[in-house]
Amino acid sequence: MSNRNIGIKDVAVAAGVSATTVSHVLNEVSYARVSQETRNKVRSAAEQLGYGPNRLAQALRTQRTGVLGLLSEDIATTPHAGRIILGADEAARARGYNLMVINTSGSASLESRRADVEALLERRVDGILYATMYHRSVELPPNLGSVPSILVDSVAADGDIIAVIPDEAGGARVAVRALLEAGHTRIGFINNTTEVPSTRLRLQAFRATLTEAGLDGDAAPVESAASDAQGGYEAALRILAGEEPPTGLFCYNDRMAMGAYRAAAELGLQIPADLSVVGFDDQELIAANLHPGLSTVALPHYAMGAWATEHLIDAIEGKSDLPQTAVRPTILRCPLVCRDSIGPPRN
Amino acid sequence: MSNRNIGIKDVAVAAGVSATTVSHVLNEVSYARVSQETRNKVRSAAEQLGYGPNRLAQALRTQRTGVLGLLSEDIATTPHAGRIILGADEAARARGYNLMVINTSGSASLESRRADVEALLERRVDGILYATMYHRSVELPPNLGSVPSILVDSVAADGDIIAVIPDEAGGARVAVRALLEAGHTRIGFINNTTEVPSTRLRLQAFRATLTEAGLDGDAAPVESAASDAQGGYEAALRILAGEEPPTGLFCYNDRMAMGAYRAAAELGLQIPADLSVVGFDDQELIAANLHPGLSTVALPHYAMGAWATEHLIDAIEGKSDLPQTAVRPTILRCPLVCRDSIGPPRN
DNA sequence: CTGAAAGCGCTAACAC
DNA sequence: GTGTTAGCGCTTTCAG
Repeated sequence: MSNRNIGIKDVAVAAGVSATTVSHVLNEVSYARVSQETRNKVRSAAEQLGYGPNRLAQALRTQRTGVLGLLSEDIATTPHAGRIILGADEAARARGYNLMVINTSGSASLESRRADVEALLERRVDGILYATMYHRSVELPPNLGSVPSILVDSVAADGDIIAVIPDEAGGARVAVRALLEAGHTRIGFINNTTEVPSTRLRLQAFRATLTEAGLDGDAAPVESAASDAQGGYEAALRILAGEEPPTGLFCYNDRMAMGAYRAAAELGLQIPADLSVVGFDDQELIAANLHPGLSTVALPHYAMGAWATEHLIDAIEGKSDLPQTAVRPTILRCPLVCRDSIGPPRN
Repeated sequence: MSNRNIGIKDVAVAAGVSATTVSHVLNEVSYARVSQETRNKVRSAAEQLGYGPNRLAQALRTQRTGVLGLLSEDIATTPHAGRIILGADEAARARGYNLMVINTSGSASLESRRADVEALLERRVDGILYATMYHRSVELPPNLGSVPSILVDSVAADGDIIAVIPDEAGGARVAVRALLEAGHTRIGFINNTTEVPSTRLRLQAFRATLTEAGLDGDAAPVESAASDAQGGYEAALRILAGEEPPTGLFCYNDRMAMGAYRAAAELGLQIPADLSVVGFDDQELIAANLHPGLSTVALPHYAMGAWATEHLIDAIEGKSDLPQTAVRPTILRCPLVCRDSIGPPRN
């Protein structure tokens, strides 16, 4: 158990060497030539005393804190933040970094978000991750630029800060293909009504995938509503009302899929026997607890957090150029998580 | 926008005073007597140059970082972590502190968790919050003791570290009372099977509340199963199978309640007309998206995070004695969140 | 009312 | 091979 009162000096005294030597040995400084014997003495003295480095003092001296700031919007509203933090934390720690987390409100003024960044800068973080809880475009506080920064799950409204986002179109394709491969030819899409990238991108990919499969993508039924269970329920009722209703349903998200389940139940439709359903988001709380389990496309929050952290550290350590990568946001795969809501269409 | 290259010295030069005076003015040191005129000069010079303090250097000098370590178990598995972090972050920032967050695995070895604490200690955090994702007893890494610490949502297996936990019994009472007040007299409980405090405490409170209301608490039907939707479904089918099935159902958590909804639907029971249901946890993703909305008891994660932070800072700043408060864990209220799953029993 | 000097714990030139 | 010295940016006696 490391003793907070032991410094490099105490170790030096105990080992009968100078502080410099202790520093050299403990940090395995490449150019330092210290005899093996001395090294052993130093190490065992450090061990004995329970020495732990004072990262603060190191940071002050080296101008490197080994701390990454994570500004996370609305950290408590979705389970997504947790996955981003986990991905970032694991990637950071693998390289000796730690995370300083600050919650910020997506709806907060630019000024208040500027102050959040400021707090991080005063702590002399080596870089900043700015994470949003859904894929969108953000207006960034100007002081974000004073240190290497990466956007997670969003792109900058202006300018060219490096960013990592989910492959919305790819995710939608995977979802629709799963339905196609199960044999469905009448496939509908229940979409969100709000103006966010995913609304448009998923719809486009939905139609394109059908068309590529030889179906009429443009004619495929689409119903939009609020992106919760109630909206999904209403949209599903509408889309299933026709003469030849779809046998496969792609839903904008898992909450809407949850509503679609209810609509199906009311209409006497069994899932997946009479109706196959695919969701989006992989909100496990919903997807795994619906009956039957909802097959859905996962958003790569963990991967985005890890990717951003990896690359941020590379930039900090001069292993890569941030601007270079910044031209286009990096797009991460959205894999399909198979549960039990997809089956072949009836006859 | 604060300039990272400006130090107290630069401000001093610009204002034509010494660094000491700048420090005195900017920190509003009580015993410092500086003329108003000088103060103004200093402040405007600081403003002009975009000076921001180097918290690292301050910390090294004052032996106070103003950083709290938050060791959160399994941060990504539940949405609970987000609420704890939010509560902690807001409480911390209100007092000038920031959070360094590290994820740790609840199932990880004591040694690996000791290393997590060690990382925090090397950063010289002023105190540590150790948070678990469900109310339980934890074996703590011994080095946690080297700095003021508080447990969030758990109690120490041994020893007397201060802790804050939810009022499980109170929450259960509130839930059962809601059913009672709606007029139900046949009330059942769907419980979890695992050996955690909440399993026992909620059951006890369930029976006690019924008995206090003049019913036979000991005879009230209880069925246990795995704490997910499938378990809730099975337990609900069993509990509703009898001659005179309950008209009100208290469920161990929202996921089990979700299963109970399915069981009710299969049995042709309308909620709340034929069956009233109350959950526990207030997992909004489920509770708000079920139909009808699930009335449920909320766990005070935000409040626990805030409370712990408040008190940790008090202890750090010497405003209270941690040991003193440590005798018994502090218990925070679990309020009922009313939605639409409770109604009067039929006739 | 204001400033000079020392030092928090560490690292990096440079000297020996 | 190892030690001396200076200094990262700040606060805090202590003198004036």
